[in-house]
Amino acid sequence: MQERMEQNRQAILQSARELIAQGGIKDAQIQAIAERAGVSSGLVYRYFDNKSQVLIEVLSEAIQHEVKILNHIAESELSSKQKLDKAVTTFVKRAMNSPQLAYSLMFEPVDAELEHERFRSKQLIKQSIKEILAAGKINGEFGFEDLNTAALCVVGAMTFVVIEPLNPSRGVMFEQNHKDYFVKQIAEFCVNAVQVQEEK
Amino acid sequence: MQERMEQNRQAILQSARELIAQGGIKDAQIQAIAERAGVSSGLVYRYFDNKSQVLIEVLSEAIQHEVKILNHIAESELSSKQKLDKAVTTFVKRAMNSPQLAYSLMFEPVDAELEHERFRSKQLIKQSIKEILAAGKINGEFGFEDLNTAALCVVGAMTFVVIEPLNPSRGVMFEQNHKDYFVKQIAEFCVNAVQVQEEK
DNA sequence: TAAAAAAGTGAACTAAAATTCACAAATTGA
DNA sequence: TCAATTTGTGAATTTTAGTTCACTTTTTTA
Repeated sequence: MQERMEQNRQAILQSARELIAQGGIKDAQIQAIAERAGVSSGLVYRYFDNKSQVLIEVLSEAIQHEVKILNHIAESELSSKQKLDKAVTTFVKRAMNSPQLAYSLMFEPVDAELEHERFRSKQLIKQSIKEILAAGKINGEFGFEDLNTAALCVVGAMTFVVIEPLNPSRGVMFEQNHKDYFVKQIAEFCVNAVQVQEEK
Repeated sequence: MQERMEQNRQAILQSARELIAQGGIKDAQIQAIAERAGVSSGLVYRYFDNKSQVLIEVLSEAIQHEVKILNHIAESELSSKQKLDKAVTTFVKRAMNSPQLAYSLMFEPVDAELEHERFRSKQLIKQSIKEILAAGKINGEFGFEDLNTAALCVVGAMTFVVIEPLNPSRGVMFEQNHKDYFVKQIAEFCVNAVQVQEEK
């Protein structure tokens, strides 16, 4: 039955995604994925050539989703400043809901093939930020010099802040209040960084 | 002979460091480390309890070194702006000389014990930046709101920019000229981000 | 409804890498 | 110099996880 097969396929992908969100790619083993999806390990290989293919699909989809959200903001009717603020805020807030997944998406090492795929996806995130910055530069809201570097720094700041507190003592940080404040600070940092600086 | 043993120990550590700089922690296997150091794999275990201990020593030392350099800048007689500029510039330039090592130091996943150690070291980097920022806030040069977040963003930007171009097509980017320009942009980004913003 | 095809299983196979250990070589100290 | 201790070796063992495959179950179809 077509339908059951599609369900299996999705169950495997979702299971993999959940495991990655919990413990990173290192914890997403075929056995574990299969078990959690309620199928045998062998079956995974009926649906995917190998483990990399499973991961590629999970990671690409997850990043694509974030990219869509960012693009939507980039194409909205806000001022460039507001766009950048919203993009950073949205990205960081979402990422903070599963920081481990964010880490895996952005940083966890993977084999060459997957790395290649992921790189493309990551470029899309940068691309989205770049568009916001480029528009802002043209209309005079932003005053940075090099578009590419500025975008890199923004993406760096907004991803690093999420994964850094991942370390030993999880969850120490955040009740919702702090979280909102924190996110606001990050967005402000990024906006300031690229804003036109008035001479004193 | 004490001396020979110390040499062996150092050879093992250096070998590990070099392998990490070339291909990351994933390529620093006990066999490879031992071979490159000119000793047998078994000997590594006479000097270290296990692989983690080797890596802990390599990574901690490497980060400590960077921290010293940053602290030196933080304690110099420059203005806060100049300090931050110099700190970012220095860190990024140095990191760009072995981006793979920088990645391993900052991001490559490791076991819990090593992660714990590394986290402490990373905190020291942030701490160093924090001191620069805190001083600048007090003397009115800087105008960010939350010290911790600002430091996190700076560290995020300056580490991310180094590791990002690590991906598929290495070395595409940088002849020395571009490199200098690039580094300058990053430092400017960070300084702008925390500088007092004049109202328009 | 019975043969053919496809989906599903999980134990066995493989591979890679950390770690151990029985042994050899070198060093020490009496 | 000879026994005891320490340093050094590397093949064998262990561990962990990906992958295969002979077999079972289910579905399709003629």
